[in-house]
Amino acid sequence: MKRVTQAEVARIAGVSQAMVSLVLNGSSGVPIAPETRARVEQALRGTGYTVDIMGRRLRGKGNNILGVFSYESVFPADFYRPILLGIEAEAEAQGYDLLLFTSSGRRAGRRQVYENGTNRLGIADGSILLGRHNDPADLARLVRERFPFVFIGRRESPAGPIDYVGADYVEATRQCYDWLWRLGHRRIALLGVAGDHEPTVDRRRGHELAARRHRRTPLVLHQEDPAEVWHALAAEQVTGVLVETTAMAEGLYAQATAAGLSLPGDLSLILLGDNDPSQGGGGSAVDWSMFRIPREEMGAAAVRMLVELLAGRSPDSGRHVLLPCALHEGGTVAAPVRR
Amino acid sequence: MKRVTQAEVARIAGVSQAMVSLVLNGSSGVPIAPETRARVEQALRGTGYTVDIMGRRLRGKGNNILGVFSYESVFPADFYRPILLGIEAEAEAQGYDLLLFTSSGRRAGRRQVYENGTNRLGIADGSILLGRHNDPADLARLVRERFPFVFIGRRESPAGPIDYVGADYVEATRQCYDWLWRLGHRRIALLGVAGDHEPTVDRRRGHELAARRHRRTPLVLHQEDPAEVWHALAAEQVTGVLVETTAMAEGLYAQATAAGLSLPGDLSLILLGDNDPSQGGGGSAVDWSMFRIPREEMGAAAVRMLVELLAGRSPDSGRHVLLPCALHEGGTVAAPVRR
DNA sequence: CTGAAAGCGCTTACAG
DNA sequence: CTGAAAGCGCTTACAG
Repeated sequence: MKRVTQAEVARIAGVSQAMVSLVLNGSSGVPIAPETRARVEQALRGTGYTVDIMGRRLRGKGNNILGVFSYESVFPADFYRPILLGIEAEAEAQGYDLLLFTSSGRRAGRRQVYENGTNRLGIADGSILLGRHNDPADLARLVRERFPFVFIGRRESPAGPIDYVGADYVEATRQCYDWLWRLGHRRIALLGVAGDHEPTVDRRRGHELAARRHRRTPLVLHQEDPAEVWHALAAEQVTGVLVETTAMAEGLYAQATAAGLSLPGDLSLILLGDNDPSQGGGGSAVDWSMFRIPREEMGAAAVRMLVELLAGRSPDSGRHVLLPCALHEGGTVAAPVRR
Repeated sequence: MKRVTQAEVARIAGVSQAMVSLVLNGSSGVPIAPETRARVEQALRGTGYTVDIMGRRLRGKGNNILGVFSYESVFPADFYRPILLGIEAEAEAQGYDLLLFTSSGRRAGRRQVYENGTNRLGIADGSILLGRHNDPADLARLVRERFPFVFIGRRESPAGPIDYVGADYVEATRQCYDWLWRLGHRRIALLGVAGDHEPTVDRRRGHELAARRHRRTPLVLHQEDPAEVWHALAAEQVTGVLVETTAMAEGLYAQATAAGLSLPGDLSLILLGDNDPSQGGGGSAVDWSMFRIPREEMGAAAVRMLVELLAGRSPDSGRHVLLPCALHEGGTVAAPVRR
């Protein structure tokens, strides 16, 4: 399974190895005798030569490969599929191949960019990173090494600015609050997960901004137990609730049904993003009122940003793009009941 | 964008570049003075050095990259997703990265392996190919060049044997015929597409083998128009039909409904494989009796075959694996009506 | 125990 | 128009 090298081709064509490289890379402005070119091309075809990207890249040239690294497996979840679709389409349009880093060293069951101190992403010209669970140390190191990459989803790192393409959760959440407000809701709560992951923080921030604008104190619930949530909402006389995850929405729905109440008759509910992997595969039976995350566009935009980065067309680093989320009417929102 | 090199580290530590490499790769059996090692390690930490994978890989052979080439876009269709899932999982298990050839030169809207006469797949150690529409010339050339690859789906080439992992359509179709036979059907037909694509040929062959074993003349229909098909089945007094594509099955179903007849009351129907991209996304409303194509296992098996091929553990080429398809009971099969 | 050197495959000035 | 040479960052025998 010996690899054919330029030297081998050169020997066959009766020219120097450098000549083969010249023929391959053509447009260096150097004129080549047609007769020589023909001989080389024939040898090229005859041997089935292909460049060794390692050699080429070592020399300092790109290989038109974009890496795709994710902290989780990308194929199973419906969550990632639209993103990959966007990435693939745009990569094809831009003439890049895609290298999926599937082997990258796992530590404690999670993938790592760095394996024994080496950055595996270096094979590609640059990389797109995604995955909700990332490793801050990994990111910090990538930033320090100035490796060109773009994150899908807003990400901050103390090590420096990170280029990313995200969805504007702040604005989308704000719009959802306003939506409820317009319908007459005055007791609105956010039901979200704990922690300080960016997507969570953004939803909290959107909720807070909207609440303050309407001169309300933001009401945020973190309870995991649907029954507890239910009681808390009742205690606060909440009529409209913004819910971060599909699982939470479903728990609430079940509680309502058990209590003999209905959505949106007794409670309006807006899901903050079609953020659950089970969605799209025909998961939930409920037609949630919600906003949609523009996954495909995010993938495509990330590729474009990365390509620009590689071309050196973007002077400063720290480029951020936040794409808007479209509201989906759904069937879990209505005017509040008069009590 | 300046990268720290071993030479740089060596300069700082006051040793030779080779010494740095030795410290990094430790276990070469070469003893190193503790004091020297300490100095190097300090310089290593101080600079934040990481190995350049290009240099390292260039020294050895192979880059632990498996290519994945498909003649169509792979992400959108549900048809490919399980295959990719299997490929990804197995590649991860085997410690390989995946290179998706998305940029590969299009000709007449279809992807090509060869671009200006060079095999783009050569970047990877070996490749997995998939896609229903392939280019025979591409394949022949790959075989001639002895490029290591494995096809997903049975493929034959006049240029020589092709390694593949497929599904055993012959056997599965045979079992479907026998299934109908056991229920009492004696007039059984195959409704398939024209052409000599391997999957089609295999279904025809399975049907023929089963028919001959039961001493029946195989009855094969190719009509595209559902109405025509319907008439042909009636004319031949067919009570059980094996159908190659979901579209055909749906056409037939519509015809039956229009004629006031029902499946499986008046006609038993078995779909030969969940072969339609729309399946799985909640496409068809009918619960077809059919066999299932083991896509995920095919992907994983292909990776294993390719890795073995690369390791030189498989002496002869022309390895074939045909995985069994599981029958799905469904609701479109019953004993024939007595006339 | 450590350094100097070769060479992996490639691109690109630099001489002819 | 073409060849010889340098050098990208690394590992690994080979001398000291």
